[in-house]
Amino acid sequence: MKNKKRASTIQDVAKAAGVSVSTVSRVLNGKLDVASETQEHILKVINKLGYTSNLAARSMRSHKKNLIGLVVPDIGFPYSIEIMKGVNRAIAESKFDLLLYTTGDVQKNGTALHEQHYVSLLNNSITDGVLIVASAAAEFITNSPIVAVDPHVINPHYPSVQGMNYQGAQEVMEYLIGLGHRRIGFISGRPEIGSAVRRLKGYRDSLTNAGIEVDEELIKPGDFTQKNGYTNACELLKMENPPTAIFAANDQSAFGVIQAAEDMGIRIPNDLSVVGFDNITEAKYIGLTTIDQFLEEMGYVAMQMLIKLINGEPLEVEVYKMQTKLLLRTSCQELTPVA
Amino acid sequence: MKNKKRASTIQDVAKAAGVSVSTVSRVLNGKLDVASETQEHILKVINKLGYTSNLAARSMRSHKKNLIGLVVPDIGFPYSIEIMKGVNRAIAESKFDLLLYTTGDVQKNGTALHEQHYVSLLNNSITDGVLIVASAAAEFITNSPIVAVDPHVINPHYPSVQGMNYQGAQEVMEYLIGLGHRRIGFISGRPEIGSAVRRLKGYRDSLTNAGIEVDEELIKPGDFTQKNGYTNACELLKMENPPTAIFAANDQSAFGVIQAAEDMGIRIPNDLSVVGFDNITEAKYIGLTTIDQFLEEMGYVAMQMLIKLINGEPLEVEVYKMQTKLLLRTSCQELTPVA
DNA sequence: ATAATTTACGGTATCGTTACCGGTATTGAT
DNA sequence: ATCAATACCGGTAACGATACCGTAAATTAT
Repeated sequence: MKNKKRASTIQDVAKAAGVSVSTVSRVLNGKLDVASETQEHILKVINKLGYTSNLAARSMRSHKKNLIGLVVPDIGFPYSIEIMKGVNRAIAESKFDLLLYTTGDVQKNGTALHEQHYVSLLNNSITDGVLIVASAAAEFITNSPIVAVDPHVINPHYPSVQGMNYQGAQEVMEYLIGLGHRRIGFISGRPEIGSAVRRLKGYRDSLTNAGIEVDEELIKPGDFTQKNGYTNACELLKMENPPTAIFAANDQSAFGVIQAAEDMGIRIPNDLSVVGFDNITEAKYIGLTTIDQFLEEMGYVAMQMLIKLINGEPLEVEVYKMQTKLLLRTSCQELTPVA
Repeated sequence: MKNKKRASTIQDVAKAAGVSVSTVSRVLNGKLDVASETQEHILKVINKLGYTSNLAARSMRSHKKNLIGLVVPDIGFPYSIEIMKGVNRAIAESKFDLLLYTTGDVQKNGTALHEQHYVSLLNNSITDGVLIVASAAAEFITNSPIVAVDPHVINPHYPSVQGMNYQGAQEVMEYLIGLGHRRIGFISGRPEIGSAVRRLKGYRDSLTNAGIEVDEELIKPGDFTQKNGYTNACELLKMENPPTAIFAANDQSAFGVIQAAEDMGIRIPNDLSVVGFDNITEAKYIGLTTIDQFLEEMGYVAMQMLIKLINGEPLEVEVYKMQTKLLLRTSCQELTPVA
């Protein structure tokens, strides 16, 4: 079973068919100056040998590869999954195939440098273009087409699709303040992520605009995970003067908050209002009020932009801003004044 | 902006650093016979030029690439997502990176031939090994390591991780029959998919074993989608003598069933018991009784097997059978005898 | 001091494929 | 019958990187 029978090459095919490699290559690439009998014969041989062309060799020589690279920090994250669904849809409608690249561990490797490395890797080699998700990215983009979803910098020098994080956060805050909440906790995302920073700013500015002083005690550093949401919520809820509402920077953190409240016997929404951000699939079932930023659609639009870029077509907009929408569910309630 | 400045190559680096390409290559690959000053100098130049090595060229010449390919039919499917999570975890613990390949449209392209093509493509070129999910696969596997998750054939000639579909279905049926149900509808998966066939067989055999005649009217051809589950459920529930329980071949179909029942004013579990298969994330929130086949774990184990294979280590088992577990939730109820 | 080894690097063949150039047959026009 | 045009196909040079071999200089052993 350990026979190292190496895969057959175009040379093998040529030899077996009794023609030159050039001719086989022509058949492979659908060139028309090949006699139809020859073509049929070669195809038969290809099939018999189970030959498939070597992607590496082809990419090196030729320049169209019908392959698009997608770089995401972690495919396990609901955030990534939603975007991937949209990407997938756009790919299905196109002639391109998708090559997804991930480092597998966002905590360890997810640095700008690391991701930039992958982008170059794909770009310089086997793909026609790259879609990069939620990343500080690519200073050294040379020639190849690239589009970013939620880039960390707000004005990258390549096209991007961006969620309206600042406005979305403001929408949430206006809603909560409208319900009468004054002490509103905030669980942030990792500070090196652009969208997290913008959501935090939306939180702060909204408070200020409403004439409410920002209490730094109510702002917790987070990392977008449920576990972190849990521990931060515990701290917030154990305060002497605890918040009456918590705005988590993403849905997963919000799930942690809900879990914490449950464990501490705090009722939602009666004793505590909770809002998330992202509207991942699970949010619907939990009844979490959250901001829908249409992640699936973002992936879809971004991929369409990238394909245009690859085809040399002009882009309508360089920065596509995706609308957000506040989805009211059952995790919030008007603040009942203490009797 | 349209300057076609081509990416820098190892040649450019060599020239800029005033050394030969060999030396640069040595630095790139961490060979030790390079003077440390030379090395530092070259690294500096590499950094300045923003050079990254061309994956295609490297793969062609060298043979270790620290890259594993994953071929899934559709990344949008919850089934795929669960497996990918496990794959991701194993990858994170390893030195390998992941390259995911998908055709984007399982309906159109998901044929054995198509998938086989991709496997060869990856295998012959840029990856050290391939993990292939839910596929009729690869007749022409030549040399490279390959592991399959849920292969359509039950005895492939390469290692695999398989869910216990037959036993799982039997487990469900014994449970439903134990609850007193005699007319049990079945919504199948696509017949070309091995696991779907085995689940159907489990359904049939369980009925026979229990001395219940199989009513072909109660068996609906499905395709694993929620929409299909919906329409099939409507048909079943409109029958003159409708089933008192429906066993859907996967959770998504089951969701369709639940939706249909809701729309028809049929209460679950009072009037109808529903069971799914897979235990995807959403099932928990819906309260769907289902078979957990530990998809995440399957992906994890499969990837570990593949890595062993790549490293030339022996495998403990060629076919790893993953246990299933019936998760009782709130979508089933004992059949109350008609008064 | 000389030989033997090690260190550090350069030159070149090679991986599998396609682009390009060119060369035979075959066909058609006059 | 002669020549031009076409159809079909082969040979070879790249693509960018690494493996391998070889060699000058530096180091060590004898």
